[in-house]
Amino acid sequence: MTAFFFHGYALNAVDAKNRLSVPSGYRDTNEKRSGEKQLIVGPAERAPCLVGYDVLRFERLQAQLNERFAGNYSDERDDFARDAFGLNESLPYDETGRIILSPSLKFTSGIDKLAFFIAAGDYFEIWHPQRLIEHKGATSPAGRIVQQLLDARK
Amino acid sequence: MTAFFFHGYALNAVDAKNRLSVPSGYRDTNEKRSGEKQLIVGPAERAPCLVGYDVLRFERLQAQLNERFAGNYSDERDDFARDAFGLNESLPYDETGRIILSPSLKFTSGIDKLAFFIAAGDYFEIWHPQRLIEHKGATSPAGRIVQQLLDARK
DNA sequence: TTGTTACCCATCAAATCCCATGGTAACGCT
DNA sequence: AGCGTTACCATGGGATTTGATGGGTAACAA
Repeated sequence: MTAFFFHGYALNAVDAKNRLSVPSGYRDTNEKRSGEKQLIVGPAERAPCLVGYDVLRFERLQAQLNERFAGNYSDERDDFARDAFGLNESLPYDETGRIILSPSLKFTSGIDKLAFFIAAGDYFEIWHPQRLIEHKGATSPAGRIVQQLLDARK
Repeated sequence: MTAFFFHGYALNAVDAKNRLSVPSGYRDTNEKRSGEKQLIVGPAERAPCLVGYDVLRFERLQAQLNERFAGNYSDERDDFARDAFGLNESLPYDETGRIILSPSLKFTSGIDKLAFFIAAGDYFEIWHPQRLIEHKGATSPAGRIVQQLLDARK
């Protein structure tokens, strides 16, 4: 089968009910990849943002677990499994394509009123716009885009 | 077929009758995995918390026993079987999704008023919140989440 | 009897659904 | 190219449903 990749970016608003529209293109990609109207979202490991995947992520994680630890249980394996499955949330989106950000996701990402989506093929990141600029630099490719989108919102 | 995994986390209260709501998502996963409205819960081997599984756990344990000891009885096999089947309790949950924690489970886990659920794919852990922070560290991924949820409860 | 377990019902807040609006990009006709 | 129409998407608000939790009481067992 053909592989489908997340691509593009978007700056969307988080409303008073913590709802956030997932970019339409991402939803298409997601549904082609997994057939599900839900995403897996959790804290990123190496950056202060969130990461989103299709639901097949859990199966890939399970495969990683088997490959890395085989049937041998240990504290290390426990920690890996806990972080992998425990910290990632399964977020279904409604007909209008919105997910609800839990307090934890908002807290760990710093996201409050605006969320910047940027794709990366197999997954995509969700950033607090200002934080991306601080983290990646205002002159980085992503930083420029964010700044530009922020300016466009007056 | 698709595999179903436990995922996500929750901080729930234990009431005066020792009742504890199993997170809705875990119940869904459990029922998809086993078709039963009950869980297997017992002390964790490597951490001071509880572990929960779907009821198929007993069958998997039996398979492990057969594979590992192949019908040869020994002290080692007895110990394994005793721990596996003896220490785990089968806990049915009611229509509102609550299990009742036995005194043993409360004692070995230290859980009293609050219980923190965190998933790990094939199983999930249930912790005394403060104990998780002490055991895993306040800055560990899970530790942060717990602290945050505790703070959110005023 | 005394404490536990199993139902039942009540409540509050959070999550979900449904409908509505405004903006904009795509399209097609002249 | 210019213009208007259409379609889709992000977003807001209200109403409904679901989930977590507390409390009462009858059935049961030690």
